[in-house]
Amino acid sequence: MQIGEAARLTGVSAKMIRHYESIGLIPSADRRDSNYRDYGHHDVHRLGFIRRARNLGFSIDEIRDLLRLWGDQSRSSADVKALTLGHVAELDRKIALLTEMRDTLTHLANACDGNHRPHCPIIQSLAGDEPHAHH
Amino acid sequence: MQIGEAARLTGVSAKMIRHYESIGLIPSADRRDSNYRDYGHHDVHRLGFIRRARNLGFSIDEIRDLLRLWGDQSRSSADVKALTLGHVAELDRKIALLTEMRDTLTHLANACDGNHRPHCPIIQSLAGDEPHAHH
DNA sequence: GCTTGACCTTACCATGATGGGAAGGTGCAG
DNA sequence: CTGCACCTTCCCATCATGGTAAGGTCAAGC
Repeated sequence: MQIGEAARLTGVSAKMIRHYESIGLIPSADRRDSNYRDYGHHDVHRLGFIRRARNLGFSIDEIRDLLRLWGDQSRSSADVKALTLGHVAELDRKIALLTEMRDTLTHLANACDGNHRPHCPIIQSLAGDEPHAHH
Repeated sequence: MQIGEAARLTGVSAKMIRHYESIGLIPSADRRDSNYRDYGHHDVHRLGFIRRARNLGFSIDEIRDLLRLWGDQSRSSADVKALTLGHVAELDRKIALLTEMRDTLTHLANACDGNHRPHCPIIQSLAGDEPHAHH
């Protein structure tokens, strides 16, 4: 099948399929006489694997490792699990960062009247006008 | 003061200060005879504002708006609050996405033995081998 | 056979925010 | 005068993805 159909079947854009080939994530596709790339069942399977891994937030380099492990009959599930848990830790780090931002902003927004007047604790905080401790 | 000291005082790298100038986020700095950029109290204050906004995850375009509101004596705090709540909504969206990834991966990792054998539900799931409903 | 339209090809540019490095100018202290 | 720390501009890289342009291929319809 042509690249467009492979894209449709896997949810990976034709653009990205070519890109993955160019960076060596997938092997170079067979070519027809027309020079069109030709994909088979196996390629579609691999692209589906990649799309699912991307949807779970794995980086291209991590997917490279996952593909290698997928094809390695003598792999240890421990290796897959370790890679996965490393990624989970990274996700947790990002979630914590974003959550802290959100909580700070929510707190500031709650303290903001949101009316027609200019006074605003959000702007004050950004400006570095930290509220002074009373004394 | 020179750009390096402004960078040290604000936590914004000299590289980024020049970049912010080039994209018009901050006005062009004054130059000394040496062609070195020259910064004052006001510039440092503005860069601190930008850094704090960046630390809260605001995009450059949002910071552009925040700086405008900061300098606008006739602003409504409602405008600042609306911009902030829009950003909070975006943070919530990202947090939800990452959390869903993490939960899925944690679930799969819990089901993975993590031993020397190849069998692995993580790989199986990526490969599209959905567990069949029993019948 | 010729046209049309859908598909494919490569190549280049853009995103957003940041860092790295090269090649060269400035200025001060020894 | 030399060395060093600082500055300047310019170009390139990241990461994953999309857009566009210029052109080749192929099947269907006339």
